[in-house]
Amino acid sequence: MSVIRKGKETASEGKRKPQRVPSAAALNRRMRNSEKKRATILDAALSTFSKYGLHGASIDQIALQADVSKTNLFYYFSNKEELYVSVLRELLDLWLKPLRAFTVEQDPIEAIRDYVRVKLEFSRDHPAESRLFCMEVMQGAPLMLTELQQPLHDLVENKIEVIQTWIDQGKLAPVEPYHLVFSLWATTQHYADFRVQVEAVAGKTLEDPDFFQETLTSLETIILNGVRPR
Amino acid sequence: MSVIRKGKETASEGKRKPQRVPSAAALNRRMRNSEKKRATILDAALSTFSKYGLHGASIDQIALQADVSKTNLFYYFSNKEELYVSVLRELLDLWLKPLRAFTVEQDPIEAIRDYVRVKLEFSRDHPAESRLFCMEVMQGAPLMLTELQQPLHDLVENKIEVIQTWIDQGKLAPVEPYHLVFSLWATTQHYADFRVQVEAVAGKTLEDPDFFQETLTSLETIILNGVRPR
DNA sequence: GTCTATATTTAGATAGAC
DNA sequence: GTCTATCTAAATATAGAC
Repeated sequence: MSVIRKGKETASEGKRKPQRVPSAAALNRRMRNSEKKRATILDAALSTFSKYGLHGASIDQIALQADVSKTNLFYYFSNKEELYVSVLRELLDLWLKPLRAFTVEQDPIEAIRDYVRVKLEFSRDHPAESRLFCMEVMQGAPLMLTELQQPLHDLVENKIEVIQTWIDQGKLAPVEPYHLVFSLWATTQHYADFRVQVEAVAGKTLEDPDFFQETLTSLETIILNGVRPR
Repeated sequence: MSVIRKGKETASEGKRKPQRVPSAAALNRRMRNSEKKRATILDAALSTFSKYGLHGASIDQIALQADVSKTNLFYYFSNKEELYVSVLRELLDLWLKPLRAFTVEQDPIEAIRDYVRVKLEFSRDHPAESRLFCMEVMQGAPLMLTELQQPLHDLVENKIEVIQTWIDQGKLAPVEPYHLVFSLWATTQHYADFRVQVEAVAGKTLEDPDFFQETLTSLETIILNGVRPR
């Protein structure tokens, strides 16, 4: 493990031994440029990996899209897998963020409303992230499992308690909290992950503001009220 | 297009010119053996593609798992893509089947209950199919779009009408039918496609009968009644 | 239908100059 | 940090004997 982690930061560590001492400003500038390039590559990688998968995407493609040479790309990321894992790592934080918002103090109905909206916005604004995450998890998360399992489990454990408290307080109907969380994840991600299917069936995507609103309202209705007539 | 389709059946067509006329029984036997082998290969392909994706899976792996030589595999399927598409084609039918059951005559509450159960059973019994389907759709269904779009659109169009009729009859709360269909798909598939995540969070999978029942009950509750307390 | 041997292509990765 | 040239391995696919 330490070997892998060592390799991962080689590029940035290489900058620590300049032949002569540059000004702080120059260092910052260089840093900024370097970071910018890394970010550009990561961006291209995300987009390409999400379209073709880890094996379907080639370094050539990614380098082309990031407008760097393949050799240059390997200067920043020492191999394909490191690049891929770097992309995933950034993803995980972003993906988990909305769930962190759940706290006992909130009104559960409002909390769920907010969550659905934020997740739908994520599906609309970050479809590549959503799909890559889905692909990785679906294949057993071989390169993310260790990083996924612990934080995910802890976070969800905590939110499950929050939901259970709401139920005990009579503010939410009695359902197994796990499955509420799964349903929220599943329904909101569906519009990003199955975008082509949604488009084939409904003829619209979340980028259409009317469709976005309609989706939001529908999901709220289904999850909060159900489809059984009252 | 015709070129592609022509190539696709080359293998089976090759069997039509035996040097001397064999008995009908012998033909049947040969057919059965041949079909059996095809099926074995398709099975191995499904399992491998669903784990590693189209590009991540190698013909070597598939041949090994099907217990045939690589060259022999190419006798039955002229190239990798043909094999992949053959797997997908079988999938699509299976995947769409449960939705066909929806008819106006049914009680909608029962119809939805049945659908959720059948789809959950599918997620439990055919996780590889579920995941491969998901992967293909997620990547834009490049090799299935033409075959997917039309039948899917037609089928859903029809079922949307059924749902709308139920709503008009007051048997179902007013929701946009599309989104009900999407929610049913999303929630039930989630347990197959995100199996590792479900396991990381809940510590169980659908193979556990208690968990299966709990999932079924929870999804029914959420979709039929919602989580807002009454 | 099945096998051995091999051709071909692609893509990940490195060496070494600048 | 970036480039040109090159190495290497893997994987798809085919030729041709049996």
